[in-house]
Amino acid sequence: MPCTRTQAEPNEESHDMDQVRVRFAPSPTGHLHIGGARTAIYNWAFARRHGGDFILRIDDTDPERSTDENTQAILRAMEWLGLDWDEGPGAGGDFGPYFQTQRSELYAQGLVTLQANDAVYPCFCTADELKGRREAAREAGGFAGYDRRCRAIDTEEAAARIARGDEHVWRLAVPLERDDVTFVDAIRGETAFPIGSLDDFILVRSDGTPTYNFATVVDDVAMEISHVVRGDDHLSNTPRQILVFEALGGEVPTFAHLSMIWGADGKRLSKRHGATSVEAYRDLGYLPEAILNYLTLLGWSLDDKTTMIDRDTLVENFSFERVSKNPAVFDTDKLEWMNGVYIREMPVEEFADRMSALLTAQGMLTGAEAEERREWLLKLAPLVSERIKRMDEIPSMVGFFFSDTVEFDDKARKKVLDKAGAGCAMDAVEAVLKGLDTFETESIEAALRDVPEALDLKPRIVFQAVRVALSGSMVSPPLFESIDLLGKEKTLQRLRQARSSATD
RNA sequence: GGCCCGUUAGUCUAGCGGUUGAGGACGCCGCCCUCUCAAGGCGGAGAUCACGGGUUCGAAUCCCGUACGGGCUACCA
Repeated sequence: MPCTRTQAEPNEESHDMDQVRVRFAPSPTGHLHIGGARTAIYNWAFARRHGGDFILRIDDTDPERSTDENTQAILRAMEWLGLDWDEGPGAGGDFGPYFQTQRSELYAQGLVTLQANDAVYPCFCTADELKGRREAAREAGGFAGYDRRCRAIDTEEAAARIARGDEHVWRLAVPLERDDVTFVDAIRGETAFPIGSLDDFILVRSDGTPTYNFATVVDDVAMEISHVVRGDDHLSNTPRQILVFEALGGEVPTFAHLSMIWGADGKRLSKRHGATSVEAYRDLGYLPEAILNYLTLLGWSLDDKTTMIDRDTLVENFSFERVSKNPAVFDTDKLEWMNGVYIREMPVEEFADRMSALLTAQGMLTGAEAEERREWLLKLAPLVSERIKRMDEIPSMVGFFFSDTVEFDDKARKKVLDKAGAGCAMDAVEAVLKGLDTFETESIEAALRDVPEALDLKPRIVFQAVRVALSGSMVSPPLFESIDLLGKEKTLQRLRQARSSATD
């Protein structure tokens, strides 16, 4: 006899995979958050994997904090990450509008449906009363949700009070006789909530606007969402929402709850942890490919080895089965390393373009110069790309090529220019370079290699002195290449200039 | 308080009952390369698989409990 399966397995097949429709529904009360971005990536990847639709819906029901500027920023960040949506702002679609503030009619209709189904009742309790009773209940131990007092008011009286203009909200009448609410989460497996632990929560506020748990379900039904993929801060909301789905007569989608992303201190990622928005990382010089790669693998794995993964491989392989259940700490060090890998892999032409754009934006180069010096920039590009982890490191690394004067940092002056032999080294190097006819990396190197021995100095002493003379710093791109790129005239001039403040 | 979720090295993870004296990656340490810094190569330290019971010939893997962390319990989302 085959063994009996006692517990349901996480199962993505409970809905027809040909009709996958998922949505990412950010609230435009801020920019696209790192955690939100990961949720968006998983939604997107799942839709693409199954040839489904990826819908972007803007949950702008909080009028106080929602702004159009935030909405635009979120759209920009999504595009920057390469997460294209099939329906939503700018994309259209048959299930719009895609802003919740434009869907109030749907919510009103939803309420009518629930009223017709006897699934809701008006509640006239005031916030103060509720607070008092809630606290008392909690102190007594046990259930501390709404005590369902207004559920006892008969329909006629309720209607009279409403007609009279009494302020009221609409609450869901939780079917007390129902079995426990269970569902198979695609990531966590079977999850059960005792029906008695669910209170008659508010669906419609006294001002007539829907609460999150109501609006979301109305929209998910109307938009025919097949899979709800979201953060696990919504796991406890799920049984409530399932009740609303049922009351509405809608089909309950499959749920997949992602764990949270934490800061290094094990607390929920927030402003205190530094940059938390996707655009902030963009401005810090991170590449979209790196962010996508890092976030993809922060909570999902392809196998036991893969750390570098591209968009296509993600789409070909994504599944909820391999999404991890536990929270993940956002590790900036690893992201930075990964960004460096992508920078190094970038074709030189592309890197040169991005570098030009950056330098132009910084005012170190004009657009015209960038074009004229294209060849020169192409030579510089690989020297820089190999040494940085973030694009924003570029200006400080190559600044000395573009300035007229060299600023020596204190450490370089003390540890190099003031060292015995530095002056002689510069004299000798100047003399050798002055006599060079072909001023190219190879010839420069060939000529300078002999200098240390001739002066009976260590190579390090000689070359560091030159480096500081040219760049002002103890760290720079490779010396011979830098001399080549700087050009003969500037090189000689800087050597002479540095010579005056050096020790013999 | 109640309900729910989670727990493999500092971090992200692999592992879905025996081939694991727990694999990979970041970070860390050392060596090599070397004009600096990187990059690269090689090597190393680091995990009593939260803890305690059980099931089993055998458990990181299944079950129960405890601890710790998190979420929900709002006329926020």
